[in-house]
Amino acid sequence: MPELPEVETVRAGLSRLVLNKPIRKITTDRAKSLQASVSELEQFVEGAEIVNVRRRAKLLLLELSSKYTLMVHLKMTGQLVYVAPDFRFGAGHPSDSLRGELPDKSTRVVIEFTNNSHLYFNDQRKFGWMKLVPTIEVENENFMQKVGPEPLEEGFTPEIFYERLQRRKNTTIKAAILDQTVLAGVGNIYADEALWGAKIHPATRVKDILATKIKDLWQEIREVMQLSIEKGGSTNRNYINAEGKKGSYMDFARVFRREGQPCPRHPDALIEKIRVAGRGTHICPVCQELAGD
DNA sequence: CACTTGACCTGTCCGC
DNA sequence: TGCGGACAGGTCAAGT
Repeated sequence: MPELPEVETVRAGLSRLVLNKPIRKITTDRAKSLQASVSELEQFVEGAEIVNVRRRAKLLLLELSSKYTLMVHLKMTGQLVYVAPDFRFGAGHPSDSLRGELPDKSTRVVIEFTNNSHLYFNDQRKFGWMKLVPTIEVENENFMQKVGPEPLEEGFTPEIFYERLQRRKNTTIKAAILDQTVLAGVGNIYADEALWGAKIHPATRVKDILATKIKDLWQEIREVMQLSIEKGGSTNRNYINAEGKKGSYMDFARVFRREGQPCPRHPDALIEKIRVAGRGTHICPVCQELAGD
């Protein structure tokens, strides 16, 4: 599911729902989905409480009172859903909520709290993972060492963006902004949305883009991320937040999954779907002409 | 080092 | 209705 706005929405939800609740039990049926030994789980998770929920890039960090942290990566189809003790599945079948009962066949990890509520880690494709790390070691993790700046943070200037892009100057701009070591949190949806906003063809080589256009892209990435957070993220297929609810950014998307529909800028032009950086890519062929073509 | 491709998985959709 | 193939929000480890 998750790009920065979706992970941020889950983080905000969990911060309201799971803090300071003693954990009775954590279970999994799949070692890859929960990377920790049974004795570590018994010692450092069971009996502890989640005291803080952080996000870095697309990673969630559940900080425990035991000074350990559960790191969570949702990858493509991961979900973290909290279910209160008195929750009635299917009541009213609201269209913005999860339909199925939990746990279900894609449940990988269950955290049970002493008040009989549960946090479910569901992941259809099994790419996602949770792992237990001493909180003091979190910053030493390989990913944390390599990941680039947060796009919505104060210090992330157009100059820093330009400079970090130089490490990928011979590849396409889409591949470059998907690279988490360049900047954190951009995935396939917001890459396409921001490149359309900045009127840059996704297959343009980084070295062929003027600094003024890079600044436009910097601005678009920030705006599209901010808007999506306000809309609770994008539910393209599976994404739901910590309460089991969908996000509505897809209602505001300009190009993503809109192939065949008119470009919002040029109603005569139709959005096309092409392949760039090995990913399905959506463009307006009129406002995103390939430079030097 | 930088770049590209395949692998990790399950489910769905589309064409024959 | 069934079957094969392509594709899906993301990273990694390999290959060149």
